[in-house]
Amino acid sequence: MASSTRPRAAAKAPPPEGVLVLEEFLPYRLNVLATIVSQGFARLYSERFGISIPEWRVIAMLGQHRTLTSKAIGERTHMHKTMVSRAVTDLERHGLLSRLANRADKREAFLSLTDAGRRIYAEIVPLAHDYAARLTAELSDADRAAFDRIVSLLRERSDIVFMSERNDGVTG
Amino acid sequence: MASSTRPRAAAKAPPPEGVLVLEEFLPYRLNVLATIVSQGFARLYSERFGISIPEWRVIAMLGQHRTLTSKAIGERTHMHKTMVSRAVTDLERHGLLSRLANRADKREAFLSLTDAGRRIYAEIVPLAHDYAARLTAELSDADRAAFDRIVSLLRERSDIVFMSERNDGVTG
DNA sequence: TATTGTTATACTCTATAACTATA
DNA sequence: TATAGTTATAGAGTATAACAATA
Repeated sequence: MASSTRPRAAAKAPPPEGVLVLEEFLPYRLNVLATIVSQGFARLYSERFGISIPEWRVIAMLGQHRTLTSKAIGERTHMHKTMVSRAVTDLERHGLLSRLANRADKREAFLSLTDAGRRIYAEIVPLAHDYAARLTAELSDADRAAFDRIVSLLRERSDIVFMSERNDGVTG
Repeated sequence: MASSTRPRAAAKAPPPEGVLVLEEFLPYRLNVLATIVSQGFARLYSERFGISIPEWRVIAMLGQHRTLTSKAIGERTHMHKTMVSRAVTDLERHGLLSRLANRADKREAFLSLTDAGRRIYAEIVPLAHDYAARLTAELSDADRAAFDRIVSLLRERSDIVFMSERNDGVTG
């Protein structure tokens, strides 16, 4: 088929067989980018408001939805229930969150932000929008839309790939 | 310019002022995606070969470049020197890596994979290529190229945004 | 029996600080 | 004085298991 001298777009040469160029490997690239981006954002609120990433996620959920149970927060944020429990305890201790026992099912409680919690939320939200805007300032509208779409696709796809691995040993 | 009734692509309504939709927030989305993707890949090699993510990164670097110092590995992989040191020690203990002292500067050593290390590398590389291929199987070539380009852009941009924060308190 | 949530515990990755041995 | 690398230690974030209270 292709001769060994077929023209290439003068770009980079393909790596030799059996070699992986780590800097081009998707999981690695995503990991580095996500770490820098999310640590950069965490720095904006962690020192100023004394809250951790899990606490921020709980605040963000309750700012967005007003009232949720711990279980619902865990499901929506991919946080383990132990992390949610600890974050909720800490936020309550600092007066940013209040619990209201569900009288219809006393195992769970409805969580919501206190006034103090809402004030912090109201301060962080513009920081968040501004941070995302600065990060994507050099992207065209088309690029931004494409990136959102592709991240969503990869996110769905990663679940499928993840689960197909899980079943590798089971289907035999 | 635009009237308040300009047509919208029947997509989602914009969120109310002062609210952040966490599921649409870039740092959060990147974090969730990267965690799932890189854990999914780690699962492919960690149990089978008994190596951690930092160890894999060292192996990947030495598979790609044959010989590097610990410092060079740290710079290329964004790993802290303490992590590199520990990963190198473990890999050496398991016979996957060897050190050759630099006689011109005895503080450092040239690291390279042993035959056993190269065998593991040679087994993981196809797993890596296959994993990335499965993950991006549903993307068009154009999407794949766009995603690579945008990730690179965001990566550069994140350094700039990160550093501009660093200087916030200094320029006053 | 199953589910919500808590606590104890441990593991991974990361980071700081103090150190050594070189340069 | 500065640099390459090691070790001790601590801090996030995550996960497992055992448990209490409730359904």
